[in-house]
This record gives sequence, C-alpha cells and structure tokens, in this order.
Amino acid sequence: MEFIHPFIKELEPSQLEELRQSILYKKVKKGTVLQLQGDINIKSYFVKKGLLRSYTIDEKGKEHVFMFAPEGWIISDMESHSKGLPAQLYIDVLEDSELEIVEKTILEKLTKLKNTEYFDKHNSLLINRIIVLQKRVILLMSATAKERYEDFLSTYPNIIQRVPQKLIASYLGITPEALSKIRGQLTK
Amino acid sequence: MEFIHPFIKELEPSQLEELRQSILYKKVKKGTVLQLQGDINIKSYFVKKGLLRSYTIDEKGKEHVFMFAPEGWIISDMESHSKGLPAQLYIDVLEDSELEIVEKTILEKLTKLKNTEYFDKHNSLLINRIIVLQKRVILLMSATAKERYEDFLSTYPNIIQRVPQKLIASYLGITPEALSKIRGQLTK
DNA sequence: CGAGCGCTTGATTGAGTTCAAAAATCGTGG
DNA sequence: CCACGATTTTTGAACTCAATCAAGCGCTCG
Repeated sequence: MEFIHPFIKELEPSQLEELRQSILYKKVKKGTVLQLQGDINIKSYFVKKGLLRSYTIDEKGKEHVFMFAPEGWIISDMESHSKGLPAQLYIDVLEDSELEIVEKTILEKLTKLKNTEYFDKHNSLLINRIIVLQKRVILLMSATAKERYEDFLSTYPNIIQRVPQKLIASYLGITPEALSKIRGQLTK
Repeated sequence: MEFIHPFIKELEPSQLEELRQSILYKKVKKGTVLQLQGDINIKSYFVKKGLLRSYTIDEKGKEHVFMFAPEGWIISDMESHSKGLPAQLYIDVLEDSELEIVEKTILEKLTKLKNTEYFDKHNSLLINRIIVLQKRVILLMSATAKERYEDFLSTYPNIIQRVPQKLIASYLGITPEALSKIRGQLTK
C-alpha cells in the first residue's frame, strides 16, 4: 500500500479496504514486459524494489527509452489513461522487481473520495513530471550528446551502474557507439 | 473571467468576486516582455486575443522557443511556481494581445474552495501538457529536422502564418538556415 | 529613402550515424 | 565453478545531416 500512502493520511478502514482492492502486489522477473504500446487496460506500477523502464518504438523500428524507474518511483501512462487513449509506451522489467500494480479503477475511487489532499499530491507529481520533461526538451534542443551525458551522470548517478550503456544511449537520444566514444574521451 | 470559467460552474457571487480580484485584464503591445527568467512573482497569462510565446536562453546565449500560445491558451510557469522556484522561462508578446493576467494568489484561493471540479480540470490541463511534452521529446529523439517540421505543420497549421520562421526554427531546435533549406526542398 | 531585419543560398565544417569487425562481459548449462 | 555462446562495448572508416560562416536579396517601418 505504499502507493496510496503518500496521498492520504486520514482514511476510514472501509475506504482503505476498498482502495486496497485496486492494488496488486507482485514479484516480476527481469525481462518481463508489463505493458505493450497500444494496450487499453493501462495500469500504473509503483516500484518497491528493482528497476523498470518505459520506452517507445518508432516507425523506423527503433527503441527510445523514455524513463527509468528505480525503487520508490511510479511509472505509468496515466496521461494516456486519463485521456482514454491506448498506451503510448512499453514498460518492462530491467531487474527482478517487487511491484504494486495499480488498476486504473483506483483513480475513480480516489476521485470519489473528494479528498483534496490526494488531488494536491497528485498535482504535485504531475508538475514534477512536467519539470523533468521540460528540462529534457531544452537539453535535447540545446546541448551536445556529451553535455547530455554529463547531465545524466549528475542527475541519475545511481542508475548508471545498473543499466546497460545501450539503454542510457537510447535515453540520451544517441547511438551506443557514440556514447562509447564520449565515455572514452571523458576518462582519458 | 474566461480563465476561471472552465474551472468552476457553481460558485457563490462572493467567492467569484474574491477570485476576480486576482485577475487583471490588460492589453499589451507586440514586443512586450511579460516575464523574465529568474522572476519570482510568477503569473499566468490567459490569451483572449493575440499570441504569446515562452522561451529560455541557454548558457551559450541561444534562445529556445518553448511554446506558442494563441487565443484561448494559457501560458505560464505554474510548474515553477508551485514548487516555489523562480521562473525558468521568458514570456513575451508576438502580436498585440488582450490578456487575463492571473496572480499566483488565485491558486491558494482556488485550493481553499476545496472544489474538486477545479482540481480535476487543473489535473487535466497538466496532463495535456505532459502529453505534448512527451511527444516532443520522442520527436526530438527520433525524427529528423524535416520530419519535425512536417509534424509542426500538421499540429499547428494556424500558427505558421503568424510567426517569423526563425521562431519556428527555434521551436524545432534547428537554425533558421536549416529550416529555410527544408522549406526549399518541400516546395520544389 | 535608407538601415536593418528576415529569408535564402552556397561552401565548409563537425557532431553523430552507419556499417563492420574485434574485444570484453555476461549468463547459462553442464 | 568453468566454458562456451550470446550479448555489449569498443574501435575505426566512410558518410550524412545540420551548424556555422558568409554573402546577397527583399521588405518594412522609422
């Protein structure tokens, strides 16, 4: 129930119980694909332990990593869901993980509660996402691959050791070869 | 009061009056700079008529257009505001415009109302922003300048005639020269 | 009417891609 | 725990897209 925790402090046991029914605890193995582009039954994934990622595959067949989600993060396509759209993103498992899988029905339940604290927290999550995306757009427009990599290093130092470089390259929007050469330059 | 309109259907006259005090109607001339990067007293701008844009200037001194806001759009740094950060973006006026300038105090007033409809609408606005940003990140990572321009053409057909090409180039993350050459290719 | 700004066009340069092949690392079954 | 095959990473050469630099044209608006 860590997923709901930050949202709501004061809830009656019966309300809590109802919410709990929309949350499924699950251990998943590395390599599992949790969500495919185009899926309609969108869920959110709270990472208790492990590491997930979301990504797209473009018309040319190329993968583009959208985000990594280590412990404590929520990964989802809630954007798509709220709009009633099919999933834009794939989500898969990079390390054996323990998840809270949150059904979309929880959104309606939370809304029904008319709990302004929940709305506030949810807003704040969305705003965080916007700030991160905004920064990424600006980086993609104005920074060289090297600068983007250095920014990644300082922003997500803990992710680097856990993820193959090709995925980091993909996140940065460059080829694995290019990243390898940049790393070569930086260490020498 | 168009700004509040979509948020709230049922409000008592006294509540409405209080909200109104946080909203200022103003005509502004082309070229006016409404907000500077670093400003603390952040406002939001609802465009009744005209055209605004937001942009950053990076460490190398280059401008990057972040978004255009024609009639009916809201432009702001609400993200930064909610986090108590200074403005990330400049905002200026591309055409003589009529605006509703919304003080940040309105946020607190709206929150106090505990009006869940407002929260819902606000959430939905934020999610829209996320979807747009998400698409833009993917485009920047996976598409050539030409493809990005063609996407811009189909997504914002009405903006093109109203904005100098150098600003569109900046929005796309390319130089004006590059855009000019792409346009050359497309018309021949 | 002139100065400056915006758009175009061309030549040159450079960051990053693509293709290919070798070196290093990982994971799995025996 | 080792060995072998598969996947990742590195390295190099050729190429491409877009940036930079530079020059010329056409408008506008002051």
